[in-house]
Amino acid sequence: MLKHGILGLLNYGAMTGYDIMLTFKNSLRFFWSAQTSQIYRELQTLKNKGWVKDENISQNGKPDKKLFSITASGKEELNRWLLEDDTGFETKSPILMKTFFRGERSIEENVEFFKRIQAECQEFISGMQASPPNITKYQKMVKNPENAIYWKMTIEYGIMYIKMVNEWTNKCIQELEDLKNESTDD
Amino acid sequence: MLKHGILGLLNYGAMTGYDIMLTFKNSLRFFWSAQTSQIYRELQTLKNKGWVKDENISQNGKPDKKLFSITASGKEELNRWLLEDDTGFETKSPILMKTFFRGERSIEENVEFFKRIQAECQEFISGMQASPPNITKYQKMVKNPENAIYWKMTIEYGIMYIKMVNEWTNKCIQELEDLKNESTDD
DNA sequence: TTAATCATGTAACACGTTACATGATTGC
DNA sequence: GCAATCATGTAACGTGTTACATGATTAA
Repeated sequence: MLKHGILGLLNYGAMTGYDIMLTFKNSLRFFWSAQTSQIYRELQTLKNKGWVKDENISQNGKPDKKLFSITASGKEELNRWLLEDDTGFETKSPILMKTFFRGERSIEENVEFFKRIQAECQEFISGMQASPPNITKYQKMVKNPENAIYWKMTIEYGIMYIKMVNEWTNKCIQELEDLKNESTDD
Repeated sequence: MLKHGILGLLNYGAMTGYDIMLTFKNSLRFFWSAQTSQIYRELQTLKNKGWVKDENISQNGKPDKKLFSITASGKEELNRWLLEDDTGFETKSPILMKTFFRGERSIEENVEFFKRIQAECQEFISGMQASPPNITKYQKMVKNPENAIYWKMTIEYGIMYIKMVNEWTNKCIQELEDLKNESTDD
């Protein structure tokens, strides 16, 4: 997936590894993360496959930078990926792994667990309001302004997802509190 | 995460690698997947760490099997993991990666993309109805029947998540169709 | 002068996937 | 006789994380 994420970004315009890292950090952060170590490695792999090419740019005083751009065969690969059957629906959910085995801990501790998730939902929303993925900035950068509709869709998903998780944790906490009351009633 | 998933299962009772694979396939499938190759490797790692031990069981005629069980230090590790701050909230979403870059393809193709996701939502629901994660079976196996409440929570999450994704794809398709109508109006 | 930002990476390890390999028993 | 299930793995590769390493410029 990261390979195609990088191809997709380079398809908007040439970038350095550092630019790519910043884009992941600023705009894709809520659905994908990537360290520079991985990005630089993948850029080498993409170059070996002939999907991207690089150009050394010397800067006054500053060290050189490498500008990467997508090639014709890179565009082909990007489109192959977009057209393949796999929608990417199956995901792994660490949050559910941790929930599944909570029978080992006390009800009180588990209420705390769900409250911590709620706090993270809140953080996510605050982070989104403080620096929303900067769509208008990208819109200017890219020739085709229709791209923005798909960017907005990912944000809409993010919001709906957070609301859902928040609602789910409320239910979970309610169930645990009902259970606690039942046992004290005996 | 897989390490702790395996520890969590062995905490319910001794199992072979094959049993663990079946449990992932039958009951944890909608939030985690694991191949036998990975399971057998992790079991060796867990054994080297002293978190599990194994016992060879000879069977009449059949080849031996290895029964794995959790050790005292394995239980400690399981509890350390359950109590650590990380809730596992951050996930990677391949579905959003594929959505983000769809500006490269036509509106018609992208409507198809979202309809394929809806079909997968439907498959998920059918699969859930055909063979729901068998809670009552586990409940008998385990001493503490309170575990079931957490298993049910993961299923509840699964259902809420699918509903959300389905709703989201409806919105996406609606937006794309509005866009199509606007452009034909010109 | 100190922290942040720009800019590029290597090394080692951890985790996940795909393909291959073997062989017995059980049910149709 | 054939497919499914039980049962165990290896090898190679792909992807992701953590820690380390370097060094210039810019703003407080």
